[in-house]
Amino acid sequence: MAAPLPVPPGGSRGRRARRPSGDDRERAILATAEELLGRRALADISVDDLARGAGISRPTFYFYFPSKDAVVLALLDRVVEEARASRAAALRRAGDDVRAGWRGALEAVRDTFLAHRALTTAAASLLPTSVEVRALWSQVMEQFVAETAAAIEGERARGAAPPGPPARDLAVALNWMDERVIHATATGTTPALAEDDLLDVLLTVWLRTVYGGDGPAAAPG
Amino acid sequence: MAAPLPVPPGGSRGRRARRPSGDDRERAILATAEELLGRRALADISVDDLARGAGISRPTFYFYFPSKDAVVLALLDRVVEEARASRAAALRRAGDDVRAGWRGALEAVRDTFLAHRALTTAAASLLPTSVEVRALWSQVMEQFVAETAAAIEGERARGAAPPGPPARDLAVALNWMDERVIHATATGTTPALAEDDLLDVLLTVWLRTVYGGDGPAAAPG
DNA sequence: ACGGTACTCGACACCCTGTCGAGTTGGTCG
DNA sequence: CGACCAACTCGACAGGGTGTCGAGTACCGT
Repeated sequence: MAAPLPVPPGGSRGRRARRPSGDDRERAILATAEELLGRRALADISVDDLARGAGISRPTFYFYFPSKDAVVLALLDRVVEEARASRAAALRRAGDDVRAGWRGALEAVRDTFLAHRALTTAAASLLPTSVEVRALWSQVMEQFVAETAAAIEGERARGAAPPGPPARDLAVALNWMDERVIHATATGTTPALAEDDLLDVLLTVWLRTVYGGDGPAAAPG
Repeated sequence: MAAPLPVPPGGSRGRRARRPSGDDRERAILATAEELLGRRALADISVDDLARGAGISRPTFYFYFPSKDAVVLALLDRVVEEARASRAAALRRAGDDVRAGWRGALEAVRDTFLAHRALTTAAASLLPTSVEVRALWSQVMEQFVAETAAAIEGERARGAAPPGPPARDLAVALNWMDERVIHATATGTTPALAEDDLLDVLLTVWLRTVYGGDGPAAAPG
């Protein structure tokens, strides 16, 4: 018996209980969604499409998910978890080397989201409308920001980084930059960076922001 | 069979011709949209709401705009123009002082978009679905990026800024950062910066990125 | 064999969009 | 003045999507 779902506070999204055959259906819906998202935009996919693809009727779909959005949210949950794990592994690997840690973390996140462009795009399209997606995303960004801020403070404490605006503020700016640039690149929004330049460019901004001073004063007018 | 549409390249979108009374209606629709966006999300506003608000029937609405999105696009057009103008003025005011120019430009853009939060949010919610909104936004960002890149190259040429990644790549990253952080702040998305800190923090990242070196080498691994 | 729970779906009520065609109005011209 | 035409208006319709309800069916443990 798969336990009654160890859903953390914030409540279960999805269906009520677990049953053998039902699990397959749920997976089929998820798989169909992933597959269709590879072809068209979320807005062009109806609940009926999802249901048909999973071999069930539309009303039955609602037994498994409360809405189309909930399916994307479930998918996003998985990808976010993957990103988190892969990023954490990179940080662990880098040990005390903060710069290497940032490089590895950025690489991990970039790879995860580029590998799931379709989902990334769909999730982005839900941000304006879905509180749940927004909450999940906020939570992820919040974690990244907190970790970044802590690292910056560490570098400042050991004298490696100069003082400046609150570490958290810099962390907020840098992490949103990463998010947006990766997103633009993943979806082909112009202007964007070439995929191969992402890491180098973003990392340069991070390092200069954290370690660089403000340079020489402006030239007299 | 779409009508010939005498639309000059990139020109006015909206209805076909000009007539006295019709202009009032068009304005009424725009005004209603702006007003309603102050209360609820775009997705919760129907064409009927817009029509009623403007004192016309739903079919009549379609005489003036091809869709709800087109109304937002028209509104966005105005705000973007305002941002452009105000930004250009700031740059002009700063003359040769590149740093002052960036500060003024950022301030102008920030003020414009914070002053139109509702519209900003609505436009953002259309980005995933509307090609037109995407195109308009891309065009704006492209202009900002091009100008930024040119300025960076100028600073490098006169020896004020150190070399590094292509100026354009840095410009892309920095401008998307501004966009995203301003947006997060305007919509209350967490994590975000306090409105009063926006300018200082973003400008610090810009200056350090453009003028700062990469700091001392990493601690030996 | 029986009762319950998981699951299924046809049918329905709604809401929204976009269009069509039959008007109405107001300015212009013979 | 009247007749015309373009601008404008809207009732009615068709179509497509969502979410729900209630009447089933399948399978479990007892």
